[in-house]
Amino acid sequence: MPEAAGSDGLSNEAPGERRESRISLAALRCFVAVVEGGGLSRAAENLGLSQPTVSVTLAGLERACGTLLLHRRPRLLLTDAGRDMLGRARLVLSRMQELEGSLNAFRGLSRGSLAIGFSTPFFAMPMIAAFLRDYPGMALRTRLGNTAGLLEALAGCEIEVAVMTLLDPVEGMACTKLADQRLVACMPRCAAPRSISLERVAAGPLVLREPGSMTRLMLERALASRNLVPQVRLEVGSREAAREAIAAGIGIGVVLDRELGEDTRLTAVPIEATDISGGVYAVALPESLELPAVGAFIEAGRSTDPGGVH
Amino acid sequence: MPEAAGSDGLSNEAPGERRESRISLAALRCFVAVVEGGGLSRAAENLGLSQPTVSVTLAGLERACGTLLLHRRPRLLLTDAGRDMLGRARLVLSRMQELEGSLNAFRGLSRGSLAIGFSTPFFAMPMIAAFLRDYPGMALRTRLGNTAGLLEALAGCEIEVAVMTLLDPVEGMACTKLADQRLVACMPRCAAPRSISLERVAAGPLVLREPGSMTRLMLERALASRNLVPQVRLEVGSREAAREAIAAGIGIGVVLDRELGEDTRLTAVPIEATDISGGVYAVALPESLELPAVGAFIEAGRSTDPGGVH
DNA sequence: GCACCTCATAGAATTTTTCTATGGCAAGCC
DNA sequence: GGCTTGCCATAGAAAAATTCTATGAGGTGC
Repeated sequence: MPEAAGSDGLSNEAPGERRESRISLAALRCFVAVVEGGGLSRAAENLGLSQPTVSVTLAGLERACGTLLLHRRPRLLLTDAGRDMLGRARLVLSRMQELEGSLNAFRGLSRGSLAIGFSTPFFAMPMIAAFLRDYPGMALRTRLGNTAGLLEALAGCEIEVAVMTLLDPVEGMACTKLADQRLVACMPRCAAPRSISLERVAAGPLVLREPGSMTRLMLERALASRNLVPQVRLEVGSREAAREAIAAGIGIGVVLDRELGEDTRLTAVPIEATDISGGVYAVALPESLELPAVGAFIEAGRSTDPGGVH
Repeated sequence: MPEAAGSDGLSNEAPGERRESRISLAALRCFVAVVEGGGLSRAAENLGLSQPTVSVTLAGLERACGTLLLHRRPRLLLTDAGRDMLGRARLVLSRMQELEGSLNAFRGLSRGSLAIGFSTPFFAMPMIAAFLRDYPGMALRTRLGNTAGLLEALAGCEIEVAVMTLLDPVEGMACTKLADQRLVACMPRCAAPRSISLERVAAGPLVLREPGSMTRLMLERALASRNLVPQVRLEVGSREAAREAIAAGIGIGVVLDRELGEDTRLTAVPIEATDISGGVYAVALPESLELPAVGAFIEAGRSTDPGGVH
């Protein structure tokens, strides 16, 4: 509101005292430059400023300090307070420089750490390798989990970015699609056809992951859109168990490509005429994209596609 | 994002790169306050600012840093860079606080030093004593000299303030009159009348200081205005020599009151009908008045009048 | 005396800071 | 469930600071 005429009775400003004005870093830089340059004009040139700017800034500093800092008269000459100030100003500025240097290290990813989660080790690991190769100074912490767990960890800032399979981008999260990912049947190599129909897959017998998994969710959606009911023979709790079950001939597996890994006993069989596909996404809180490490990691994923179906 | 197709080829700014903006102390204070207060609103209150100000300042800091510093989402949570930043920001601010503290010490005259010159020890010494009593933390350097030498020392910043006799304020110097000062005759106490005419003084025989002294200058002016010629018997080079000569009965001395000192053998005799008088002045470079110590010293002189004619 | 160098001042344009008012979002409470 | 409450972000405007160019003042050196 505009200044009222009367004093409010609360302000405790002494009339003779100037309004306290804070000392700025620019003023300190100015002061040091003047002393080191041996003149205001010299300092202005070194600072990339005009001479009047230096003059005004220095005058403001002396006003803020409440004392003269250097005599201009015969030669530039530090006052008592100015001499003390010079050392202290240099200390402040050097600390500031350290701060900015450290910041540049973070920005340039020559230091720092990053907490990553993933549900897709076969996709995430080459990404991590590429990132670590490019930024040897970074320390990574990783965490394996399913989609729901990773999203929760992201929301709680336990991890800063996650690589996971999604059908669609998640509302409220920054999702960067790194690769397409489709459902494929997984069968023993010896008994694998070149392709397989969705009906045949549904007929099973199927070896499937637990109901919460993204893979199973995708399969169920695909089957439901054609009113098919999956014939599940074995439900397993991990990728490894599923792999062994399929290799043992217990049934047909349904996995996302890029999740299969390298197993000489198994092969991926495309499922005919299915458009149910998701993607591998890098997911992060939108604000976390401002973290250079997160941006760099996602970029590493975009340029490190480990390939599609084997 | 609306990816522009063409780049203009002239601007050398990378599109993703923001304009570099310097980190301000206010932003650091803001950041630290937010972390310590555990929230932006709390920090705003502690800093005496509005909450949006803190929000904007913090956002600006993160922009300048090129990285997120703290997550707001579930709870306030420092990022990696933020944690590093916090420590360094505290270092900068603590150095800054030391600087301001030292400055306050100078301003409050609890430390510092002052170089003083004087030509009038009998006036200056009580002043110095009063100043040192009021400000025990100050270190003084003193220097005795005549008016011309002191003015030169002032111009060369060898001393910051001088106490001297002047007929009139000196052009280009800040002159504060501390006391009036008149010419008096100085005679042996036993032979002293209550007053003496200027003609009688001129008739001498006189014991005078060297031609360069302010005392002699004043006397010569006073005599010249009445076409009198001084009868000089003895010319001496110091106050002490003059005093002894007068006490020995060699002649009449002419001194400025307040320069006589305490000498039981001598007494000051007012000269009738002379208006030639000068003053004891505190003299300093105008800019030096900005030095708190100089101001305080002059103030000490204004309130420490050691008294007039004995 | 006269050019020259250095610093100070003035006025204007730009940028920064800071405010009030308001919206969005999540948590806690009938 | 709907409600209030607390916390942070955004918008627009006002105030302050920064910085510039142009110019003046005060010395120094030839």
